[in-house]
Amino acid sequence: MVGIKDIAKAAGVSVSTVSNALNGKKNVGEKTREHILALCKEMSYYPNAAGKSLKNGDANTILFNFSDFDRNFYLDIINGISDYASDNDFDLMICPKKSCEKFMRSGLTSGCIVLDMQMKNDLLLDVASENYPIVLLDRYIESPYMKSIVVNSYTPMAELVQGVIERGYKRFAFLGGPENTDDNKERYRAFMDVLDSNHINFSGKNYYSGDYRQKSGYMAAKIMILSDEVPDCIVCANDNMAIGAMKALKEGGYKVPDDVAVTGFDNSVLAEPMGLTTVDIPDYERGYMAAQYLIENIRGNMDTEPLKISAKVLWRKTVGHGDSVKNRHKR
Amino acid sequence: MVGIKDIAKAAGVSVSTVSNALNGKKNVGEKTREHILALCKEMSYYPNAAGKSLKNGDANTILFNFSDFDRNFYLDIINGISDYASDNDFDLMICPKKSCEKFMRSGLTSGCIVLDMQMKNDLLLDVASENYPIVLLDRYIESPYMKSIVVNSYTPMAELVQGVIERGYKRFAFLGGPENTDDNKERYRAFMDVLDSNHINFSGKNYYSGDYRQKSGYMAAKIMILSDEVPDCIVCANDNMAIGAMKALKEGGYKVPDDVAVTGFDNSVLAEPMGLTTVDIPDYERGYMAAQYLIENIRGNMDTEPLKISAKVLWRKTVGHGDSVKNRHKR
DNA sequence: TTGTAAGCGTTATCAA
DNA sequence: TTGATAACGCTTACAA
Repeated sequence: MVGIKDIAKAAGVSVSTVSNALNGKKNVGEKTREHILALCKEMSYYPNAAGKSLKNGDANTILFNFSDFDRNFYLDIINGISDYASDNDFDLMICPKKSCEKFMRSGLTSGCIVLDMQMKNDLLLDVASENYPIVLLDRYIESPYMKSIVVNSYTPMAELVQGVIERGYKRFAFLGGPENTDDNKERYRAFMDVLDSNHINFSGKNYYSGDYRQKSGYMAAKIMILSDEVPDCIVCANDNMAIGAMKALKEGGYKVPDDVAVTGFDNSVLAEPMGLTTVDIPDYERGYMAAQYLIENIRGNMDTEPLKISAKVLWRKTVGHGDSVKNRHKR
Repeated sequence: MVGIKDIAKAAGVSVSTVSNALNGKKNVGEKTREHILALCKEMSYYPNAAGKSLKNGDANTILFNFSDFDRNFYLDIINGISDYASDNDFDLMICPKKSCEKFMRSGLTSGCIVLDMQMKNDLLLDVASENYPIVLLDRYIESPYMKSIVVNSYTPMAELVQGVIERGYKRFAFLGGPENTDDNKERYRAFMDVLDSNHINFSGKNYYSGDYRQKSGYMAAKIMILSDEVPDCIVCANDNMAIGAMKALKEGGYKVPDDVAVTGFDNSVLAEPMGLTTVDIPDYERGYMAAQYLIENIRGNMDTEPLKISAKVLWRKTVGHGDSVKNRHKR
C-alpha cells in the first residue's frame, strides 16, 4: 500500500511537507503543494486511518449500533444519520452488536448512537465519557454523557385508542412487544389509561406478549381464534405484529375491519400498502437529530437533556365502524 | 482511555508481557497471566485498534458497502454476513457509500463486500488487490481480486413469464429497473426471450423505465391508465415497483388479478402479505456466502470464479387466470 | 519467564 | 518555506 513516505520520495520532499500539503496547512509553497497533490492522485494515495487516529486520537467517525435485523425502519434512521454526518465531514460506521463494543473502545470512533436493547446499561455507562458521548434511541439511561431521544408513544397511542373507542369498538386485546422495553411499556400504559377513563374493563388474559416480530403477532391471533376469544379490536405495539395478526385472522376467516379491527405502531413499509391504521414515527428525522446531537456533544457542547419527539396517528382501513362488529355479536 | 501501559504499571510488569498475555502467547507465567487478565477486566481495558492495525496490518475486519436505503432486503444480507463473520472471529463494519472508500483504503479493513451501483468500477479495480479482496453482489467485474456472486435472474424470470402465459395472459407490459444494472438487463432479456418463443408481440412502448422504488412503479401504472394502455399483465423487475403499480391500479379502479395480473421480483417483506407473485432470492444465504468467500480470499485461498445462485418462483394471488381478463376485453 | 527496543503511518513541534 | 524528530498504542524479535 502506498504511504506518505512513497509520496515524499516521489516528490523529493520530506514527509512532513507532504502531510502539511495534504492537510491544507499554509506553510507550504504553492508549487510544491500542487505537485504533491497531483502525485497523490496519480499514485492513488490514501492516508492510513490507523496512523492518523493513533497520532491525534481524533477519529471524526461516529458509530451506529443496531442488531435486530427484522425492524426495517433502521434503514430510514441510518439514512438520516448518514446525511447529517456527511454534511459535517464525519464518517459513519455501522455495527451489529457483535462487533460494537470493540469499535466503541478502539479509539476509531468518537461517539455512538445506540439502538439495540441487547447493549447492556452497564456497558454503556462504562463506555460513555466526556470524550465518548452516546446518543440513545428509544431508551433512557441517566448519565452526564448520554443523550436520550425517545418517541412519545403515549400521546398518539392514547389518541388512537380513544378514536377506536369512539368508533364504537368495545372489547379489546393488546398485543405487546418485549416487556423490558420502555416503548412497549409506554404504549401499554396509554392503552390502559384510555380504557380506564372510558370505563372499559380489560382483563389480563387479553394481554398477549410478543417480540415485535410478525410471527409473534401471528401466533397471538391464532391463540385468540383457537380459544374463541377474538375481540372487537386488537391493538398491537407495532406494525409487524399487527401484520402477523391480520394474517392469522384472514386464515381463520375473520374479516378486517368488519369482524375485527387491528391497529399497529411504526408506520413500517408494510403499513400503507396493507391499509393498516398505525402511528407514524419520523425515522429519518430522528436519525438526523441523533447524529446532530452526537456530533455537537463530541465537539464539547454537551447537552444531555432527554428529548421526546412526537408521532402521528394515521387512520387507515383496518379500523372501520364498531357497529358492524356489534352486529356480529348479535347474530 | 486506559492503555496497555496502564495495565503494565498496575500489574508491575512490562508492556510486552501484557501484550503476550492478552494474545494468548505461551511465554507468560500462569500466575502473571491471570493477574493481568483480571486487571484488564477490572480497569475495563480494551486494545486500541489503531495501534494494533498499524503494527500488524491485520485488521480482522470486513467491510460491507451499500447505500440504496430503500431496498430493505439489505438487512437479511447483513444478517448473513454478520453471522459468518462473527463465527470466524471477524468484525463487521458497514458503510454507506460516502465513507466507504476511506474505510477501504484506510487499512482498517481487510476486504469488502460491495452491493452498491454507485461504487464505480474504476475505483473498485484500483482498490482490489492481493491484500484487499472484494466480493461483488449483483454485479460482475473482471479482476483477479474480485469474486462475483450474482443471482441467476434469467431462469426464474423465464419460468415466471412462461407460467403467466400458460395461465392465459397475452398482452404484457414490462416495468424495468435502472437500465445500467445487470440484474435488470437479465430480467428483461428473459422476459423478451419467453415472449418471442411464444410468438407474442411486444412493442417498445410497453417498456416502462423505473428505478426499483415504489414511486416509479406507481407512476408507470398511472401512465398506463391515463393513456388507456393497461395490459393483461404487468411484469415488474422488482417488488417495490410492483407494489407501487398495484396501488395505482387500485386507485384507478382496476382489480388485481381479475383485471390485470402483476408480478414482482425479490420476495421482499411486502410480497407475502400482499399476495404478490414474485421470485424469492435467498438473501441471508448470499450474505453468508459472500462473507465466506471474502474471508477465504483474505486468508489467501483466492477464488474468483464468478458464482451464480438460483432463485425460486413463488406463485401467489396477483396472478390468476387469464380468462377473466379476456372477459374484460370482450365487454 | 520477563524486559528492552524498534517500528507500523501519521502529525506536531521545533529547528534550519 | 521546508525538514528532522518525537510521539501515539501496539506487537514482536531478541536479549536478559
